[in-house]
Amino acid sequence: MRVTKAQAKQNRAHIVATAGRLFRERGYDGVGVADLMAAAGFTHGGFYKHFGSKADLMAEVSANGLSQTAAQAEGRDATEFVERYVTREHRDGRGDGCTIAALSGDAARQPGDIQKEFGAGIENLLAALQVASQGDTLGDADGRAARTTMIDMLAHSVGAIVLSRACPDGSPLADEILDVCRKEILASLAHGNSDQPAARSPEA
Amino acid sequence: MRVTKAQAKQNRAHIVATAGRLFRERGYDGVGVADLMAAAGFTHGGFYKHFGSKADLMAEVSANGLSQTAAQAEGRDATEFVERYVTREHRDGRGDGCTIAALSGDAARQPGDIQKEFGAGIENLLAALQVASQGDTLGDADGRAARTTMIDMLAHSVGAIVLSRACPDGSPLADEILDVCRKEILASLAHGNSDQPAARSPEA
DNA sequence: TGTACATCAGTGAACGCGCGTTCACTGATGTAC
DNA sequence: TGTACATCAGTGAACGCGCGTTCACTGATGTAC
Repeated sequence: MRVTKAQAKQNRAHIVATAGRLFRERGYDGVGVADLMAAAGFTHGGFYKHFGSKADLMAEVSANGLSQTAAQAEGRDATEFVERYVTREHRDGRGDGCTIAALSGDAARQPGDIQKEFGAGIENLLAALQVASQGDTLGDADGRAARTTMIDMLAHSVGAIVLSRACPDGSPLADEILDVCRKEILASLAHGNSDQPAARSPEA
Repeated sequence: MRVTKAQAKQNRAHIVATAGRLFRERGYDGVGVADLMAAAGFTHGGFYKHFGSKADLMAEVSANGLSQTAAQAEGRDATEFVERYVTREHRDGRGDGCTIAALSGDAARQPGDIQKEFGAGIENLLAALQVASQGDTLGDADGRAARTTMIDMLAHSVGAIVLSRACPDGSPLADEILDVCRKEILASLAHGNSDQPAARSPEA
């Protein structure tokens, strides 16, 4: 039952994509090797022809999911990002949503290689957002103000999704969190990146 | 080896406290019944003399941890809360830290009873923060503006901790996220709860 | 206040089960001539 | 372009292991008289 090299490569990519969706939905520990291979349409034994271990796959899937989020942010400024990110659709669509929002809690307990992927993925996302939003910060030569704005906006948006998801499905509080935060984040972007526009020196 | 009723009650509370710390550190799935009983100083068999199942314990521990966070917030206004919450000490002390920041990601994938505990726990925390901060919002009869401020501040703070924890231990980015967010959250609290002070009608 | 018995918190072996991983095997693909 | 053989993606049974849970047992506590 050998398969074309091109087909094998495609199958591998399909396994990675399927694992990404399942990990985001159920967490790293919530998906077994047999589960995800079956979801991808294979039997479990073939897994180790593609990956050294489940841990290896977890790192690769994390990197893949994070780069997807960064790619989707390209060309969107911060306001557009928030308008798509802090929504019921994103909250309720874990599998197709942001890897940071879905797996940051898990990543914090994983080995260092996964945390490195998250650190790099967050930096890439910040860079993409900064490029798309640079028109707003022309007065800032080194882009430090823009970076500060993006870090704050991202943490704020991730917090809104994470907090909303922890509430019961369909509860008023879950929706209220999203509505309040989206409005406040957008307001703070429109208002400027800080209420202390002259503050240039980073603390520490 | 029977034990005093008072001793048994105390042992039960000790198991709940130990499980809380371990769950916050390693996640619900990262701690086994045998693990946590051993950590509490018992053998695993006795677990079912106290709890119906691991799922039951998870719900009880969640409620317990959430009410601790709310209790710790009592008497502190939002600014004091943020100054203690968005810190390296909190980020690096998962076991003794906030259950929302440590387990929201896990809670989102757990059965409804745990999400109900989170919803109720978040409401209690918001109420405690609103009471302590009510001096700031005397102009608002029904406290809606204060509630909005607290929801936004909490999501923002949780997001900062969660995002920082996902980065490699000791990485500059992890600290930068915390420093940027703490400064911005405090600034937004000092500035007012929204840059649209006349906006009274909630969207939807 | 004593005595006899029932209760039950805690022990530690054992249970079935699902996990990550390994392995012998298959058979179409890729390669050497 | 054909032919013979090596390669290896995919299969499915099997592995050891740790999980949540159960159980017979212990012996001090709690209770009935």
